[in-house]
Amino acid sequence: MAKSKSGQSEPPADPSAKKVNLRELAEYLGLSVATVSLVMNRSPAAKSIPQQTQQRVRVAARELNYRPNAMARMLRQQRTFTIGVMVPEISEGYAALVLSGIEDHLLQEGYFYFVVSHRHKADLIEEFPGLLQQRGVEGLILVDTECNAAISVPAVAISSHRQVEGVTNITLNHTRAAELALEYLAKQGHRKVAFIKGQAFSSDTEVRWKAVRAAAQVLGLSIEEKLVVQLDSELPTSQPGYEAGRRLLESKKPFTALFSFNDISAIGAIRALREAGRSVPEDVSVIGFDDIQSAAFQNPSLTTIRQPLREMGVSAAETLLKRISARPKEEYPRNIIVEPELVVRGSSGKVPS
Amino acid sequence: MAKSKSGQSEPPADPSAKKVNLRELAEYLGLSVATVSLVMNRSPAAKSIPQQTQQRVRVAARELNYRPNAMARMLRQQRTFTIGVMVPEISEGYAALVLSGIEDHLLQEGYFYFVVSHRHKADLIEEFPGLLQQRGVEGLILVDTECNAAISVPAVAISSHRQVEGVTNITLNHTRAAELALEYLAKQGHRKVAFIKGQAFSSDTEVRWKAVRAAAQVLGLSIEEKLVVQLDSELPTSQPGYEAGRRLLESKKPFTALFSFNDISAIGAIRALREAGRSVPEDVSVIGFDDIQSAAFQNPSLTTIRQPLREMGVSAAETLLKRISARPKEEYPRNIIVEPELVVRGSSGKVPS
DNA sequence: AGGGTTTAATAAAACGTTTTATTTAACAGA
DNA sequence: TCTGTTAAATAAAACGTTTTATTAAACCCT
Repeated sequence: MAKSKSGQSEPPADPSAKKVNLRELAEYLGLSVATVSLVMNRSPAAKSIPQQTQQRVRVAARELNYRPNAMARMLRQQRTFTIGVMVPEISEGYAALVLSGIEDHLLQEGYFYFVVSHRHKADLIEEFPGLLQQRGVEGLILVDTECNAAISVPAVAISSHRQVEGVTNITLNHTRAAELALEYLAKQGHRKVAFIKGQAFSSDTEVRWKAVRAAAQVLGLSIEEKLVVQLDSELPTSQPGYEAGRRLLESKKPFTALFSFNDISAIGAIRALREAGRSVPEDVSVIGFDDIQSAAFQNPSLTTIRQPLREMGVSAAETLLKRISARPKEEYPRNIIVEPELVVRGSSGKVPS
Repeated sequence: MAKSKSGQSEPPADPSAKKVNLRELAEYLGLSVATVSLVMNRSPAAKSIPQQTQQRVRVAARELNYRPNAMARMLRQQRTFTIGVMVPEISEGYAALVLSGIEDHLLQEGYFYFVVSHRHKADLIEEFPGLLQQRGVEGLILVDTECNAAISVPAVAISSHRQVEGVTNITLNHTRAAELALEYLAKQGHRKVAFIKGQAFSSDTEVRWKAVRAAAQVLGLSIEEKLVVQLDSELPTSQPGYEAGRRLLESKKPFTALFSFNDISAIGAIRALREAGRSVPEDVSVIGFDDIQSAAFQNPSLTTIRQPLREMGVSAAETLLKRISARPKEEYPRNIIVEPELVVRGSSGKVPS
């Protein structure tokens, strides 16, 4: 009923129209399915088919609104142009940024992707790779997820630190990240620095912490046992950071700076500090990690170690697609290291005198 | 080489093992593929097959690590158990919460989903539904996305306000939302209220604004032309809100409260206010909208009108799956309305005297 | 006129399932 | 002994493509 507004290129695309398949299209044209298929795919084998016939085929295809059946062609070609992405949680600054990078590149290259979020449940982490592979994914991207399941397709892991045959690791230079943070704090005169470590399940936690200790040692900064707490709840909000901040304060040990595992927990910790009457950055300087989108808009805006999360996502997708279309035994990169960046904002400053 | 640690249930799942198909499994068993298929699917037609044979089949399947080919069975059954989800942007509080609700329900029911984000590009918005349908999705969920493309599968739209044949709308009760916000502000004594309207592309913008005007009228609150600005950039951050806040201040018109289109812009606006020396909530009360995860952890924590975003996602998925497995011409809900909730936090209070 | 190449198109196999209709043998009832 | 039923399994079609090998005609060259 409704008249097409554009009126030119678009066929009506009547949703009630019965789906037409290759056989019907071929019958309509008085040609064989083979011929029509060759033309539609612009196959090199179609070079002997005269332009006139090719036109005729394409016109008819448009006319009948022919859409090739994806399942049939996937089955035949043994290609799905689909990849699987595992993340701990979608509703979170970190994964969202990585995902947006992944998506950008994949869609551009004609791939679609399934996302699954496991919320740190061990059974899901082990089960998802199998389910995804059964669904025919041609590759897997694991975001902040250590997993032991058997993987028989190319895989790329973001922020994983185990060397696993068949998976490319994309990791941050944590040594540099720790140096950036601690050198900055030291330069501002801070000597009593508190730390919030990541949750045990987060794959960056241990590596990052080692790097921090090493950097502290180089700078002659001693790390007080009592000034180190660890995130423990798995809520994807600032709540765990808030709780960690409270625990830090309970120790009564004085500190003038806090380096937190990620931005989201830093934000929670700042709230705890404020509630205890310490202002940021006047009494305590706070540094987060990641540089999620909201970091710049916190009050005070958050000083942080930036991970190039979007770029890591893009790089993961690129590497994966390259591996998928490589020859079976071809070499592939085992490790890709990206560099952090210190972003100084309002939550940090000179040590109070 | 590596010995299996668990050593009991898990088969080795050797990734180098050649994939075995139904024919090979059947050959190995000395049975026909038909029999094996019936057993594997626990088809009712298998009731005449003796338990002993069934056991034999299942044991062999495990032994050879048989995994049915998803494409083949999708092709044969004409079912993909896949749905498509369109969002404006993944890296944003709003969509992330909705997605997590959608995912929860879909995975639970054995469906996977493709996500695509269109970033408000008109061509992508019109093109994606076709691409997704070509990929065989059995249904579509549109999140905050108005789209005219032809859709021939069941669809559910979240926060869309056009009545389109074939799509179920899940919308917030905006009338109630506006009342909640304005009644609260009025009760706190605010008479000079500023507003930040949503971007033109956001499907809630107009409906919400109408509701606000109606509520204001009922309360005898006049809306000053100069105290209404509109978000205009499409950045998925607080930047547009910040800019809107600045424009509001440029007008020099005094106001004691600000009702912003969403939390993310409210956060930006608060920054603009603070930069101009107005403190929140002492000088200006600010109310956001949505109640994204970070709202509670802002400084000050954000008073807001809560949309049950996760629940809306779950409801969308539920409704969609129900429609997918309904009989072709069966009735389906045209509209599902959800209720907002006022969440009072630190960014609002009594009018300054 | 006969042999080779090019052009235009097709037949048929293959991808890996599910499912309907059919076969074969065993068995019960008269 | 014959008929009809049940049990156990299978053959074969179907899903909708892609692709290889083949055919048939037309053309060119000597």
